[in-house]
Amino acid sequence: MKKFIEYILQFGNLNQQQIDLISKKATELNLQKDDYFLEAGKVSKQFGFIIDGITRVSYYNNKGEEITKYFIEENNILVDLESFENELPSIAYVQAITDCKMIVFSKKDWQELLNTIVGFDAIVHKIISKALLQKIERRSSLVSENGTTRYLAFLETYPNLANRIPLSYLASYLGMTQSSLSRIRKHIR
Amino acid sequence: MKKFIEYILQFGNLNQQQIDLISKKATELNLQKDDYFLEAGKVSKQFGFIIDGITRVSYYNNKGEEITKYFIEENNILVDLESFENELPSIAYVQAITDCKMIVFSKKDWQELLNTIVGFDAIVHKIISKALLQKIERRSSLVSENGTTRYLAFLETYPNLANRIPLSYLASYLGMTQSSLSRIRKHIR
DNA sequence: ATTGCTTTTTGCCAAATGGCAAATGATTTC
DNA sequence: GAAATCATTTGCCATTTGGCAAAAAGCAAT
Repeated sequence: MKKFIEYILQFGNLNQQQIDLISKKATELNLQKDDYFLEAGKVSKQFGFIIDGITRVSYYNNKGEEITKYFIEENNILVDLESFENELPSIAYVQAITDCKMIVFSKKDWQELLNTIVGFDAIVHKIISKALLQKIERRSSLVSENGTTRYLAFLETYPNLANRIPLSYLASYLGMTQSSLSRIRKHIR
Repeated sequence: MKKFIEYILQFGNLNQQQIDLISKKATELNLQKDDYFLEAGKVSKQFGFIIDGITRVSYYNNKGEEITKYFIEENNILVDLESFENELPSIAYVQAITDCKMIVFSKKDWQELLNTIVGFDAIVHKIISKALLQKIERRSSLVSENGTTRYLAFLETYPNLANRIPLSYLASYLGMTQSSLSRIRKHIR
């Protein structure tokens, strides 16, 4: 829990009473490897924060291939905004790719915190903006480069992930086949 | 101006007095083709909305190539969030690629509106989230496909842009060379 | 250790894309 | 309208990547 509070406090100040209030609403959630946090078609009911572990967000393209859209690792929020805020069915899967320890808030509790704590909405706005901007950056850097460059960029963005995630997920994230990624890896070392 | 008010009202309700307040703070800005709305290194001072025209956001990659990161067309907000909110120098260029008619707000006026109009922050939050999510989607669809598919996806996303923007911008946006794009176009029709 | 299962690597060849330069086409300027 | 400038297309060839299938490696259960 401390980790989450620390994370929040980067974006604005809260007094002890407010922190306690947030803590009281938080629930710990443990996911095992391969468990789903959210499945396409369902409405996202929880605002999450990853204490420990890695998840991935994926969808199926029109050829039926499963594409990993991004990886979200510890110390990041995990929420399908579109679905959570507007109560729409999600179009993505969110899956743990290692065992994960998380903190989650129900929509009701989250709303209550937003209504109760003065300035919390501003903090949340900053958190969300930053998370979204980060996604754009990470995703963007994958477009205009060849496979090798994309893989190297991945290594920089996620320095300690390369060996913790299966090749197939990584390949689809980088927009190439498993074989290509395997060859690129071989060539690099 | 009406266009902008209509746009805002999609995201929440405002009374006439509030609308007038917003209108009063708005300034019209006209950019000519190739003018810059924002340049890398400078701090974004304006929150903008495009009434008419197309802009592009670009940056230089580590090979010195200019990459178009996205196109932003009429009926969309135009702001470098990172720079505008935190008063940091921008890392991107924002350039008109056709003549543009815009509405802009100074940071000071925008802040004032946020502080004065109850619920405006919630509306702005929605507007920004939606814009960022849209960017992610558009950018994402460019990663995991071959050139032809990416170009076709572009045509769907921006149905009336293909003939209004130079090949070079589009090619860098799609992550391919001009020659490749030219060949793909030829092959499609 | 053996078996069965999954993941990763490799080989082979075809298709797509990049790099470069020349040719063509379009637009502007005088 | 001729010249100059810029944008787009094309040709040629090298490189990268994809598709497919087999081999190898890793892992878990017995």
